Amino acid sequence: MKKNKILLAEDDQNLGTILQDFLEIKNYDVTLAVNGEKAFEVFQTQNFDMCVFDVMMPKLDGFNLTKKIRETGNEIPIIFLTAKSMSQDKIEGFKVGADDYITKPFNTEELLLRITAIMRRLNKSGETTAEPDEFKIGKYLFNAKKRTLTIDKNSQKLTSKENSLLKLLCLKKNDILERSIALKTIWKEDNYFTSRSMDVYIAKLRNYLKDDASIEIINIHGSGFKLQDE
Amino acid sequence: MKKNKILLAEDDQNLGTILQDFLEIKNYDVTLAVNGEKAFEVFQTQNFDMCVFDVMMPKLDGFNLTKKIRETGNEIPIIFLTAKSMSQDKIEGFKVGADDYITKPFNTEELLLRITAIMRRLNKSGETTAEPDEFKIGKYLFNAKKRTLTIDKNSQKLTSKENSLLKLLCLKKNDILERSIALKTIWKEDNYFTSRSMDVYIAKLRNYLKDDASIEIINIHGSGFKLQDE
DNA sequence: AAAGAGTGTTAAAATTTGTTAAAAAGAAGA
DNA sequence: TCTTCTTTTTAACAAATTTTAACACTCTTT
Repeated sequence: MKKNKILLAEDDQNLGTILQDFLEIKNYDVTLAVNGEKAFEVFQTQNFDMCVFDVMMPKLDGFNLTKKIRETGNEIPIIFLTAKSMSQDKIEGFKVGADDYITKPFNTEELLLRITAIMRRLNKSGETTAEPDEFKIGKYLFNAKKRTLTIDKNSQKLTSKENSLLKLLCLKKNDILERSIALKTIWKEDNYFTSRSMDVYIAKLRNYLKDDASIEIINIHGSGFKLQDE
Repeated sequence: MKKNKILLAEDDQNLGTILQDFLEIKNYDVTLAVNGEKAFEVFQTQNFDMCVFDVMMPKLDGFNLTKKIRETGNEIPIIFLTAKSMSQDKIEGFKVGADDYITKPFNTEELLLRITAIMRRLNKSGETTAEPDEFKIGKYLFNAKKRTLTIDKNSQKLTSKENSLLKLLCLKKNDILERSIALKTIWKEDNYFTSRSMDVYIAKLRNYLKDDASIEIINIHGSGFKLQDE
């Protein structure tokens, strides 16, 4: 597992190195810059996963540093370190370009919490609606990400439509998957032909799943299908 | 123990992910949607235990999102996140469709308290919502989940309408099942044609159940039917 | 007892689904 | 570009499910 890279901009040397040490112990790869200008230079020459910027810095403050970065079209997550004395509306302004901010003095666990939250979000490949992608269906194991359906030692590759449909059925396991919803979700259109196409895929899936008699895709006439597994 | 699933709709990414993380730490399975429309899409394709909706959102606000969900007949518990500036009568309006609401800025423990309250209620009355799906009818065994009706060694597969109707009769065994209730539950509409269709299904069920003379579906003229088994 | 509404029953009609195969569309290489 | 392979759609027919129609019967009310 590759370490996640953080760019830390902090002019206070003491605080800066303490933070760097702490985050490195927590298994991040941290680059420390002593002011905004240096930070921007480093930023341009390396790829970081996220940034932590002190707002108050000589030469180039965190706000304007962020502005420069955003002007390049970069959407990298940024956390600000703000002073407690700072007025609320100024903080509001910062929030526009930043993903989060934290008020000094803060405790390191608090900062770590925010960082891990962002990192987790990043590693979810940017999806906001994180759906599960591994399902147990009777004796089968269905991995919607890898698009594989496995029973015992036999692994079957699924096509994308097969995969999408089975995934929806799994998300609604033991409950009805409305035909119209499946069509609108997968085929983007609900008409006679997409409907018949879906029936063809239901047949395919039933065929794939026939080796475990305890599970079944049953039809609810006029409504949709239900993946039954009990 | 399976995690309870929460659908969280919040357009403010910062607040959204922090809430998500917080609730996940508290052992909930949280799906975050960044606006009302996305939330509705996700809602249709998965089963959630409850929802937390921000009232103010682009595309589809929490109020109209709730309206859409309620229109599908779904009674899922919903908590609103409202802004403090909101007028009291507007909040009153929201309360109609929602189970609870909480005013920003709120502290996370407060939200958690409301969520656990609802979850506790759900898991208690879970016995109410979790309907039995196996019934003894005289010498018959009826499995509403598998849609089978068995006597001795003979197993009969039921269609979805036959199954639904027999299940309702069983839930009301020895008591009257109102015609209008059955129609609204199964056919979603109470009119002359659905009513006659129901009579046809009553005839089918009587035919299926004829091998045990001790049980009977009797008609209560003008009211409905009763599955008698004594 | 007569009339009207409600129900019992059967069968035909209409709709929906199951299944297989061929056609069309897309993707990957040569 | 042409060929080959995979995926998806369309077609065709079979089967299952549900609705509608038709007619007989029952219950309630007058």
